[in-house]
This record gives sequence, C-alpha cells and structure tokens, in this order.
Amino acid sequence: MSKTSTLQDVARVAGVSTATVSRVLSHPDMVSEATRIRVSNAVEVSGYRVNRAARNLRTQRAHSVLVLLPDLANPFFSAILEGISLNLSRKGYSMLIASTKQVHDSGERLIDYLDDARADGMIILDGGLDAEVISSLKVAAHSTRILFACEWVNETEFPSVRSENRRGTKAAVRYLHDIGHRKIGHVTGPEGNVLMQARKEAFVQEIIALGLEQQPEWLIPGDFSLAAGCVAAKAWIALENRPTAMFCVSDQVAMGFISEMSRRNFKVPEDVSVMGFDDIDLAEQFIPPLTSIRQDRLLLGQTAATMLLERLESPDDAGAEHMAIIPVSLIVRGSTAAL
Amino acid sequence: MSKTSTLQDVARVAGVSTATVSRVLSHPDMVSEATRIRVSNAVEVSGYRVNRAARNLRTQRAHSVLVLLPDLANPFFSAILEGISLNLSRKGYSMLIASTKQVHDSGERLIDYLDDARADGMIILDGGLDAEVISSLKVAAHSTRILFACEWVNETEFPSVRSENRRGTKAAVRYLHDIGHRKIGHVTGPEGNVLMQARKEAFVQEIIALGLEQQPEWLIPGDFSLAAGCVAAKAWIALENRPTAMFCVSDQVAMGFISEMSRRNFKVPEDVSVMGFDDIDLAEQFIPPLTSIRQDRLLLGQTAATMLLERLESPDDAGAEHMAIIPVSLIVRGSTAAL
DNA sequence: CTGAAAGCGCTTACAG
DNA sequence: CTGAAAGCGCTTACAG
Repeated sequence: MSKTSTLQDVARVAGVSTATVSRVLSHPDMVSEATRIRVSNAVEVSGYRVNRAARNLRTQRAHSVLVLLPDLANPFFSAILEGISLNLSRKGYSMLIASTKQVHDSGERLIDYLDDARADGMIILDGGLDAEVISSLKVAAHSTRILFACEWVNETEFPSVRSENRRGTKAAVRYLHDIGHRKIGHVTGPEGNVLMQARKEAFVQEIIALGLEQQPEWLIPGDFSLAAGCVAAKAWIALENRPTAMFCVSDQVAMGFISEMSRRNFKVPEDVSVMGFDDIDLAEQFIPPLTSIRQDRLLLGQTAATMLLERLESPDDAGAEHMAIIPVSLIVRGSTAAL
Repeated sequence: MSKTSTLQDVARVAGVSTATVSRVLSHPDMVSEATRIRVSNAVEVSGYRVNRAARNLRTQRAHSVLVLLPDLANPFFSAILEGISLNLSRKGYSMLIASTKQVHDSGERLIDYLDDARADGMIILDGGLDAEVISSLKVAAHSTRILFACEWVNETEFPSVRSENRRGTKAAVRYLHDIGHRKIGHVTGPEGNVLMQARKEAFVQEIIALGLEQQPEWLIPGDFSLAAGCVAAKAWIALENRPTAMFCVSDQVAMGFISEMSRRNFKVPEDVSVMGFDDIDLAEQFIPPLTSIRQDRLLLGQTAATMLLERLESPDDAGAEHMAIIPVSLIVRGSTAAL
C-alpha cells in the first residue's frame, strides 16, 4: 500500500499486456468482453489509479483549465467558479485558479500556463488585462485556447460568454420610469471597464429613448466597490437638483450608496430609489432588500466551461460558437419605490 | 512558433547535451559560467518553457495542491484562497480547486487527487466530511499530505491551521459584558460543526466565568447562513425574557438577524445589540456597521500553504508544526451599544 | 564540469 | 482482439 500500482502491475495480475489494460480503461469497446472483465477485476484488486502526469505527457494534454480572476477576494466570482468547476469536472478536467494581480506580481507570464503544459486552455474573468498581456495571448497557437467570461476585451477576436448587460440596464431604467421616476441617475463603474462602458451606454440610450431629463452630474463616477457607493452618495447629497432614482453599476456600489445615505439620515427608498446590478446573495438580505438585475452566474460559468472544452476538442471547427449571451432578469425588492 | 521548443532544441542551439540544459535550469551552480551563459541565451532565443507534465512524471511530483471547499459559492473563503494561492505560487506550485459537494456528486473520490498524481497534497476547508472519506484519507501514505484549515476534524491526527475561535468568542462576551450587558444570547452554528462547537463552548464558559444569567432558550440554533439569522430573529422576538445582546456565530447570521429585526420594526442596537464573527468585507458597510471578531483570512491561507509545503518537502521532520493558531481581534462598530 | 543513457508511466500506431 | 515497441520531455545517478 506504500506505493500506487502501475499499469505494469495490473497487466501482470491480469496476465495481459499494458496496452490491453490501457485499452480497457480508455477504449473498452476495443477489447473482448472476457478480457475486459479480467482486467477490470485486476484494476479493482490492485487499487490502480492512472498516473495523470504520465497520461498528460503521453497525450500532450494537461486535462486542466486555468481560471484567471482579477482578484481572488472578490465574492462576485464564486458562483461563476462553481459553474465552471461543475462542467469541467464532468469532462474529467481539473480547475486551476490564479489571479491577475498575483501572476503579475510574481513575474510569471500568463501565457506560461499554456506554454509549459500546465493547462490546456484558460477562462479569463478579467477584462482589464494589460495590452501587452493581451497581445501575448493573441499568438495564433493560442487563439482557440482562451475564452473570456463575464468581462471581455474590446477589439479582439477572443470568444466570450457574458450577461445581457445592455438589455439588463435598459430594463432597469424602464422599470424606474414605469414606477414614475423621471430624474434618474447612474453610478458608473471604473473608467475603461467594458461592463461599465456597456451599461453606461445602454443607460444613456434608454434615458434618451424615454425622453427623460439628462444632467451630466447625474452620471456619478465610481468603480465596483462599496467605497465607491459611499462616495457617490455624498455626491448625490451635494447636488442641487437630485435624481429621484439611482441605478448603480453593481450591487456592491448600491449597498455602499445606501449605507452612506443611512449614515447621513436619508432614507431609501423614501428619499431616493436605489438599484444595483448582479443580484449577489446578500442583495436579498440587505436593508432595504435590493432591487437588482440578476445575472445567472452559475449558468454563465457552466457555459464558459462547456464552450472552452468544445473549442479545445475541435480546434478547427469554424462553426463553433464565438459568443454566448446569458439572460438577466429584473428582481424588484424594497430599495426602489414608486414616485 | 507553432510548437513549443524542447530541451533537445535548446541543447542543439547551445551545442550541449540535454543534461546540461536541464542543469542550467534547475541547478545552475553545477555548471560552469561560460556554459551557463551560452545555455541561458539559447533558452532565451528559443523561447523555451519546461514541459510540466514531463517534469512532473520524472520527478514524481505534481507541483500542485488541491484546495477543497465545502461550497465554491461561499464568499467567506475567497480571502483564504488568496492567501493560499499567494504562498503556493511563490514556491512554484499551482492551486487546484474542488468542492466537497461536486467531488461527491461526480462519484470521484477525494483521495484520487493524491493517488493519481494530480496533486501533491491538499488543504481542506471543510470540517464536515463523511467519516468514510476521512478514514480513506487516514491511510499512512497520505498523513503528511493533508492539512485542515479554518475548520478541522475532531479525533484525528491531521495537522491544521485555525483562528482563535475560543479566545475570540470570550473576547466578544467580555466586551458585551463590559459595556453593560448582563443578558447575552448566542445564535449557534450548524449542529456538529467544529467551529460552532468551539464557539458555543467558549461562549457558555465565559458566561459562567462572568457570572451572567443563563437561559437555555437564549442559545438559538442556526447555521452559518443569512436565513438562519432571520429565523433566529423571529425566535428572539418570540421570547418573553429577551437578551439585550446577541453574539452570532458568523457575520452572515448577524446580518440576517439584523435584517429581520428591521423588517419587524425593531432597532439595532437600540433594542438589542448584535455582533458577528469573521469580519467579512461587508461587515463594515452593513447598516448598522457590524461589530465583529476579525479573522485574518489572508494570513490563515498563507500559513496553511506554507505549513503544507514544509511537510511535503520534509515528510520525516517530526519537529514540523502540527497546528497553527491565527490571532483574531475585536472590531467594535455600530451594531452594539452600551446598555 | 559534462555527456550518454536509463527510465518516470502511460498511449497508440503497427503488425499479427 | 492483442502484444511488442516506440516515444511523450524531462531529470539524474553514473562515469569520465
């Protein structure tokens, strides 16, 4: 028991060649039933486990996928990871995790994960990679091995999976309009982020489409953090002409916003309706419960994994999906009220 | 550029044997300076990257560690993962992630990660594993390859890293006592969980040590979820003789508790002081900001990674640390008030 | 200090 | 249907 048995050991026990044992394990239909049974028993009694390093070397596949996060400590990603992991493990793949920050700080290069055969492909959840890093990923040999999920990179050909950011944003604005709001503001995300960009554009388009009042100072700059929400709340308070409803680029921002409002003795939704985007777990439990646009993060993760594996397994399939869009839905709760 | 170059290629360019190239990469001091420089240049120009599968097969090491979570979607673990990943990558190890639920559902066996050479060791963040799984992990060959972090398993010899659960709990009770509370309740965690057990015991001990009133119904059963906090709040409301302060087993529970109180028009901390445990990111932004016991999750993760690698690299070192305890600290915020 | 050679444990054409 | 043999790309005693 001190050492795992090898194919050799199993072959000896079963009285066949290692080739046959390997076939029983990987291509059972190539083997006669009698042999299959005998070998299976031998595998059983010897407690044989395939050695992945050997298989990987021989097959030239790592049987694992790297997931790159901007920041491991961000809880937004956990459900996405769950979805990715689920569909990877169904196909016998392992999930490696790294964060952009750490890869960068350690002086590693992202592309090394592919080049040194640690991973067959990667799912990138960070749209904010350096142009330099992006271009290193563009090398032809890698183009089918990389997929962006949730975020993406403009002006590149990488396939991606994302939520309906625009439709969700427009649904948010329309909902606020429908319940009577005519002065609607927006706390935006970090400058240059593709999500913030998509949502901001869709926001402005819908405001125009509905013929609502526009004020430059109603677009309050922020990022995706709680702190940004607090700062935005102070900005709202300082306004002469205040919006009656604020659409925040994320739930975290909305929570920060509401939190600061409460500290300053303003009431949500009485003094201002506030809504977020994402519908993170805590949104429902927040005080007041947060109206939000729900992203199906589990499905997004599952879709990303499945798409990447399909591309890895048939790299030449020109018909492979290049983009998947995951539906979002409006979740109405207590942080917004009719005017 | 279509194919990564191998040691062979580099050796040809540098005019040396593959053995020498390998030495320059792994044991540079075994090689003359002239050769080292020549080989390094060859490595450079050929863009050589070591093939991990080959190295792993040859060295009989996976150079990766599996981190097992109870549930990928639980944000509590993200900072711990960050710490683990940080110290693993510093030593050239990759981090694999799996969740107990998925491993179980997929019919995989946890031990396979070790047996099939996918990982050299594992860090387990789930103290609630089946007895059957635990015993499969106890096989002598694996005892130095497994480490529990955050949670642990009673009556086993596995090394572990954990926070000061008892000291933190006692500090919480003492603080509530110091600001004037004499009737203190506790929302406990899931039955059988080691953390909930440790905290509950310490809670009762400190209540006794301070000579405070004890009522069985002031120990309100829960788990670690928001929902449990809501249920506990209803239980508190239903009490004839209500505690003036509640110590909750986690921040999530405390937030659920406060959330439900607010819905029922009770005020925190005016009607009851509430505190949590963990000090998750959101604690500070909650309304009211949550008094809590801070766990240093980053340090906990880093310590876990470092301890495991030490044990992996010197399996016979009887003097290796078997347990590490990470300090906690009391963070006072607005959800508790003097009586 | 350096090289020739063996071998880690698999998988897969190839031949029978 | 099955086996002998080559080889994936490394590392490391061993010999010089």
